[in-house]
Amino acid sequence: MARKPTGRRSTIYDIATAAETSASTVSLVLNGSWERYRIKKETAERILNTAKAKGYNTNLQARGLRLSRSSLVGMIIPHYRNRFFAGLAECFEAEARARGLTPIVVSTQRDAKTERSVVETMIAQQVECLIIAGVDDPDPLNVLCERATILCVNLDLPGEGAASVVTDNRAGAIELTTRLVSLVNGAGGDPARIRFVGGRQGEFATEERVAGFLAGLEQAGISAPKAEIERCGYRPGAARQAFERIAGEGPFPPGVFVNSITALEGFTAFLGSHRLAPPPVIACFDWDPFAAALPLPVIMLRQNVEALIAQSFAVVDSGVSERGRRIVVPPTLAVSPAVEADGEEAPSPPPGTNRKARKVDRDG
Amino acid sequence: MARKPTGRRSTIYDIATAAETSASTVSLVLNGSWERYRIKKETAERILNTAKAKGYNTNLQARGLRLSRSSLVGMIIPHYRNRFFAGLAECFEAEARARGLTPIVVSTQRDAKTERSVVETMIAQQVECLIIAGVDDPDPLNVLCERATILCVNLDLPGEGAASVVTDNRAGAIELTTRLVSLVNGAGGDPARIRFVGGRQGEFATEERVAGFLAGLEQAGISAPKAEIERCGYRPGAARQAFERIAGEGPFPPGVFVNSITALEGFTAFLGSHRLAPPPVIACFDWDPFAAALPLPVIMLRQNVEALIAQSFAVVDSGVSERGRRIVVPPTLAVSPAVEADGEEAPSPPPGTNRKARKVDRDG
DNA sequence: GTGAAAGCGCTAACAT
DNA sequence: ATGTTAGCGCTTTCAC
Repeated sequence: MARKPTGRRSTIYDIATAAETSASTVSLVLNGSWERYRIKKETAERILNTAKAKGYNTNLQARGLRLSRSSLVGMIIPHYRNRFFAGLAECFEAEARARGLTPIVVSTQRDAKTERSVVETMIAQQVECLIIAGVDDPDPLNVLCERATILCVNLDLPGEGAASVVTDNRAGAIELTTRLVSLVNGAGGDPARIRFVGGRQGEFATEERVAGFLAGLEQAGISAPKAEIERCGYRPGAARQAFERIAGEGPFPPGVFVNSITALEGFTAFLGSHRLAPPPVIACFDWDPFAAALPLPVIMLRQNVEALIAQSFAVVDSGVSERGRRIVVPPTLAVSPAVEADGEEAPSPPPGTNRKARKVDRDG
Repeated sequence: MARKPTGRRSTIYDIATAAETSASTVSLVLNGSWERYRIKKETAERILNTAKAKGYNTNLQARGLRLSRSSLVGMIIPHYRNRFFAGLAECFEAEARARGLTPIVVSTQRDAKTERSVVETMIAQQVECLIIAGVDDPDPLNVLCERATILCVNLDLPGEGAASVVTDNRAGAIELTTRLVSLVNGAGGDPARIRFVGGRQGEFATEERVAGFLAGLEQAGISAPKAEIERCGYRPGAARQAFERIAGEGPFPPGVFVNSITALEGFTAFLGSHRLAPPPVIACFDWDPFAAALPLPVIMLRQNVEALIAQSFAVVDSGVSERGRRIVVPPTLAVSPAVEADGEEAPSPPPGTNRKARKVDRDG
């Protein structure tokens, strides 16, 4: 069959002509299965050479069409603007590449319409699986995937339409609260005055963390009224106002449980106009290197993005995503220099945690 | 032609059978060109309905193969861990979606081998164009794209193998330096003692900013010796050490030009162990909301990610990416509350800047 | 107005 | 040991 080259990209037919052999032989050789098909080493080398010379590059759309396997894997996340989601994206990509798959990550800005249309596009592009991260209501997306018979996993915010991988928000919050109480005690403050600021009313992660916070206080022999919980949302400005309000109520609390990095950002803004001496102890359920470097006593809980992604791929690999199944991953503690200087011991690793040492090459 | 359904996804043939018509008619209708082909409204509606009922979803791999147009557009970036690259990724996605294209963003961790293999994979996936952001040496990648006849644009770090879109580092640094000098003067400090910290020796952006810094000082009637420039790299720890060194040399400088957010992170870490009163004025060529909220006098230069992406798409749209062409985009100034409180006026918008008001929905 | 047919680049079963 | 062939799902020209 005579084919004239479209544009300039060479196909296996071009290679076949140039190497004086057939397209199927070229295909076999290029896919490494030429040994199995006992193709002469000489022929194989000739093909490999001309392919290299012509700068041949497989057309994965054609291969995908033929094999009904695109080698595309998708993930949606709300955005890249904090370390948690940025980390999820990078880990997902690394894991996908390690498997010879092409990762497609798309941010959806927490907009349900965008989420839906992005998922539809990904399905149309024939992704082999989809990880749905940080979506408030993943159910309709899970339905979309199911109808297209593609496996999906909910990450961070769970849903009932597929398996979900989530951080152990409650246990993490208990641990964080316990340490916060102990630091406040150590500084001579009254732990009963500790406050909780940040997060969204009714949101899974927030409510779990509130529950953990209250449980942690109770374990320390402190009972706190619900009124003390300030679920002011995720905007820094709102958090700042919450802190202003708290400051207006009397002496500032000796410790605060800050839910999310944006709420902590609100706290630093608040600090700009209020000189607090001594500064309160901050426990933040979230992590950011800039915040961690602050000259403030702050302990942070960092979600284990590597484990979260590994577990998500494990579900996909297993071939089934049982509706409603929950896989829980513990977060890990990070302590600021300001706390370490105060004599806080290094945190002991939570049992069963994946503690791969990861050299993070920080750059601009 | 009889076809048995693979898996469960319906094809135009399934729709055709169910709607008692032919695959070509279904295709015409589904692509909206049925008016042009004067297909009966009744037929069209019947097809549309059965397509919806069957949850039909176009196979874009097949369409791409047929049309030699994948509707995929690619971008590579070093990582998502700062606001600049995160912003680039999000803008690129938004712009791509607005054009009905599927964005593929992949992070390459500043590793030349990864960069190369990711670009090869993207070419194999038939991306229609590629934006290469933050790559030290884009030349070999430009060659790869050229051989595959796909348009590419270098972003942030320029190269000679294609057109490049870059921030106006030099003019930005001059502006930043001028303001820094004026703030230092206003605080009664000696501007001749201002220092430059951060960045990588020989890197395009760093050298441009150093040149702008020196030019800015000169314009203010100050001549600074080259020895004062501390290109300590992008790791926060190295920056911190640089600050320790500077502190050891005598009274701390009244102002510092900090190149990159990681260097600023090093500065905050340094601040934890050194009480400086009054604090030095900080001018940072980079932007981060957390840093901007710090109770410190800091002015920041934010790269205009929207304009950078818009210009990159403009090159792609034009159909040619002239080797070596440079398109320059001015950055914009951001001033911390601590500076505003000191009576600093609001920055005037640089002329010709794309100043779309963008409501940034910050969340966790 | 609608259908038949060819072919995008690739793979794999089946011939030779 | 290698070539022939039949599609994967889609678009579009041409025929009826």
